[in-house]
Amino acid sequence: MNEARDNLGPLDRLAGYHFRRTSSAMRKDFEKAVDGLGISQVSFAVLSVISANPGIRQGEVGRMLDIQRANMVTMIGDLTKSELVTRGRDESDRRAVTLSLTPRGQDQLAASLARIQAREAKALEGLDEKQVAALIATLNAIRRNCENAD
Amino acid sequence: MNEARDNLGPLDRLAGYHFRRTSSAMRKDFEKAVDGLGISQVSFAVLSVISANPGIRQGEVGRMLDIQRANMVTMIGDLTKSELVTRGRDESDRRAVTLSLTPRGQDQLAASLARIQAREAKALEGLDEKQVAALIATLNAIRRNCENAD
DNA sequence: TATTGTTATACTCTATAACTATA
DNA sequence: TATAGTTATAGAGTATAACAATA
Repeated sequence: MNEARDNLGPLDRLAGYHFRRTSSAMRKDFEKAVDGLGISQVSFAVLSVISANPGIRQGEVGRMLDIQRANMVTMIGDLTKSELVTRGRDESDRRAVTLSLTPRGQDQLAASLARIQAREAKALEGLDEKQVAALIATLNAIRRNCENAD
Repeated sequence: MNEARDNLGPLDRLAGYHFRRTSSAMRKDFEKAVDGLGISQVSFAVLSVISANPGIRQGEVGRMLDIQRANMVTMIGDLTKSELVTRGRDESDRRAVTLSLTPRGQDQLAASLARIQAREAKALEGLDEKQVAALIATLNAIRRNCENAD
């Protein structure tokens, strides 16, 4: 009944390949989850970080999420136009832009979070809470290894 | 000594976020590994699949790797120009294009594979062979869950 | 001088629709 | 009518360089 598995060659033993495929599948899942809300994985991440750190500097958000300064500008511009985020000036360093969520931004974050969590529950079916935590810890360890390599 | 960890908000408990970051870090690692060889994660994957299945149809490669037909054309066109891949016609179905590696394609695959494996070993430091196999199995299970969701 | 944000731009990856030739 | 490949094109996402304001 089981079809013979595709022969991918050496690729099949490379973790990087499987990460790329799984990450892509989860991104498509994400897009289905938030369909119609006009939000992407990255803009959701930005909303989440601002929500947890009201008044955070724009550049700091970029550093936390590995988003280039130049790309932060467009992103925040869009989120401001959509009235999800408000910009301010840091009075102690007038170069810096500070960011906060609007009430609408908070609603948007909560609504999309609920949908995303529901989808993730299905994607992670078969793993208990402890295994998910362990998986995330492994992912973070691998990422650190990559980022610290020459 | 440890700095307080960044507060990402609810994002930090979403596996999809960590997959995106880890996958991106491994892609950057991949690019460093094959720097100068003119190969990408996807073109490497294509070479690997063709290597394991000489004479495979172009569309079949796309199905195995989730690459759109339209994008396969450009990809195979480039690999053919670089003399890594040769195209043939399937005589039993003259619509179909069959693919094989040139000797140079085989060399390219072997050379990049060695570099990629060396990098992966560092990225996966701390995990033994069994744990890596278990990780890959988990990634495949998650991907199947995503792909089978409505 | 160095840093924050900005503008402009380019490049890669991926997605879609319309076309052709074969089945 | 359906399938394999093709062409053209558009949209994300990301990367780089040059610049203005402020430190």
